[in-house]
Amino acid sequence: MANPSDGTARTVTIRDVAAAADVSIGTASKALNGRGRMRVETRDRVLAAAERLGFRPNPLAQGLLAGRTYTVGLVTGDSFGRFSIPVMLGAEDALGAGQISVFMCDTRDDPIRERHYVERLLARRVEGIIVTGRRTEPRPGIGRDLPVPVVYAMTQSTDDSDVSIIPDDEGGGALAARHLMATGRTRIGHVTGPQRFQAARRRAQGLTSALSSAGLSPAGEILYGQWSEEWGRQGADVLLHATPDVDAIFCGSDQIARGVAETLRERGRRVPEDVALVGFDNWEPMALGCRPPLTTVDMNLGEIGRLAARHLLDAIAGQPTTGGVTIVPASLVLRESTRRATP
Amino acid sequence: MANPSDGTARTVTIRDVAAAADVSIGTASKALNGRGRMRVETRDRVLAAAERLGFRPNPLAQGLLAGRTYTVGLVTGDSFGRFSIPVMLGAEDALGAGQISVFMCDTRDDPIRERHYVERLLARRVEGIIVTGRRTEPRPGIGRDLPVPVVYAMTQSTDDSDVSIIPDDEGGGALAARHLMATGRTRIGHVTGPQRFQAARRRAQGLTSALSSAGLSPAGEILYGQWSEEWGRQGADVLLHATPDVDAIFCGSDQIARGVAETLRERGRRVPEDVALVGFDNWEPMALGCRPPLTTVDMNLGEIGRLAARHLLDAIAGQPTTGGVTIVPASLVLRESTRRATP
DNA sequence: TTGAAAGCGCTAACAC
DNA sequence: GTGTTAGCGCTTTCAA
Repeated sequence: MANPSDGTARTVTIRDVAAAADVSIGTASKALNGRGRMRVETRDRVLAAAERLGFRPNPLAQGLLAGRTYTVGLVTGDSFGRFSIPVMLGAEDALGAGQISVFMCDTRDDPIRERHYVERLLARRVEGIIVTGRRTEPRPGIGRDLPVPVVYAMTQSTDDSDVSIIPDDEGGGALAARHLMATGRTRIGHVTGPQRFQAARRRAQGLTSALSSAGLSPAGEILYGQWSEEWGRQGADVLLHATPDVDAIFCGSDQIARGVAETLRERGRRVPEDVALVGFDNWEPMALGCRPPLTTVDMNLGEIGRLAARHLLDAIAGQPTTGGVTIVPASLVLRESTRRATP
Repeated sequence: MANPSDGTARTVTIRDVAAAADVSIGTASKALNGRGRMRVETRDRVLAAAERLGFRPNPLAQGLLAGRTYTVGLVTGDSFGRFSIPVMLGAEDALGAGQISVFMCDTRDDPIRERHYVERLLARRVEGIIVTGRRTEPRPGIGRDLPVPVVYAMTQSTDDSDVSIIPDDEGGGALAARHLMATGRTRIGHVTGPQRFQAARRRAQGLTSALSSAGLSPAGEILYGQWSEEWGRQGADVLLHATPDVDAIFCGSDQIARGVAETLRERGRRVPEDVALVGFDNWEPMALGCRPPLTTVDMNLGEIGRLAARHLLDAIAGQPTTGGVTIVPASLVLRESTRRATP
């Protein structure tokens, strides 16, 4: 279709179309863009020629003239990992619909590379930049007074006037707590990641607040540790020793929850009959591989990406997107690990 | 830096630089590109002006003239999943070094979307396209007689004349087998994914060939099933019943291996003392979370991506990249699950 | 209704 | 050494 007959791959220009339709270049342009007035016959002749030759307008030339590139940059420090991918998909969704293409760059969490990529993107005249990360921890922005709008997704700039879209860690924790209480649990423990992570602290905070609204408090200490299965196994042991009558455990991640589930099984506690279990992330391979499959908090990462993209599009369109942090609500995915306890 | 004083974000053109340095546009261009001969003083004056104004050449204009865009497209059907990501990183690595930027597109495994994205990439005048996938299964190509070179990475076109870079599933299977034999195992079972997957069949084939070279054959039937932990648990049960004296199990994926490991533990078989275990994928969260941590085959996906990118760059540069399939060797990552059995 | 010409930002000949 | 010119592919006046 691109080059019907011969093997040479020369690109078809509007000049070729005009020649084939026996009109001037200007007329061909108008015909192709439906602009201006002209005889239907002429327009059809041009369109037919374009079709026949497989003409595609060169967006570089169009952009050069329009002063636009219809591209944005997507910078990630997460090596396109588990968190940034859904965000990217959401963003691509929203952007692709608007005919905007996305340049991807992976910084490997290296500020030098990041700087380098941002330069490159600006040189390419992207119309905006989305920055995603592995953590919601505030991080230095990618630069002040950049000539294009920037949105931080699933990460947050230390500069409050920047636009950041982050998940609702606290709300997610509360969601888990309320669900566990609704299934009749009252002695709810918490095993989570390192305390230095904002995400861990906020999830714990959400749990604690929701419990305290019901006149409860967490069972035992909140156990901060690592984001690993190994820690889940250890943490569960610690919890079972300190608070043997625990009847539910909320975990800071699905990986931790898997570790916890293993220890529970080995200690003879049935899930969910004896102890209910809630994870965080809804990382399906983990949550579904768990025994039993894991009820878990979903951060709606795709929505974060879509929202980030929409903010960016608005900013590009000149809308006065007000800076600041937007929090996307989390939701709960119900599975076997919290089936209601038989009364 | 971009726009020093005022708030307006007007882009600085070479015209501005020339004016500021009080030279003609042509001279400014030469100075900036180190082309032609000129007084050092003039060159410095231009460079200083460019620096001061924060001039960045507009690559659209440059490309328009050069007839190049310095971009390639990356089309994935894997939703940027576990397999395509490392491939993409590898590709980005090789391309980024050459100042080529990457447009990413996710087709969600939908041919319509794929067609659409390919059109869009071609319209954008990418200089080449890399197609990645979730499976190595041959798939219809993205189009014949495209005006730019195409390379399939981690997937394969049904058209043998296309360039495809795939992992060495068979070699990986053989690697696992030889390693198990080297640690003294002789009754080696195999639990893997659905037989309709080429990857599953090839891994099994690799195992079988390597064993037979040593005068051995697999312990029991080769158990084809699903790519899930659940199946790993079941498969291990089946295997233990049919072949109780099995002393090693090679699994078609790390997820399956985790399931197998669980069943083994529950049946009182120690890993690796009684039964050694090898997985496939080196998917770290899975392999490291396993008890014990899993020895597993790594497909070197990053290398697949790098190689794909290099093929593409060669093709773009006009090198007669010969079509056909390139197989990237796998390697073995040693962990606890195959520590040598004490003699 | 159509065509001619200017210009988007840049580079490469070729004059001066 | 430096400036002038033409032109990459396209859109958009403005004249015919």
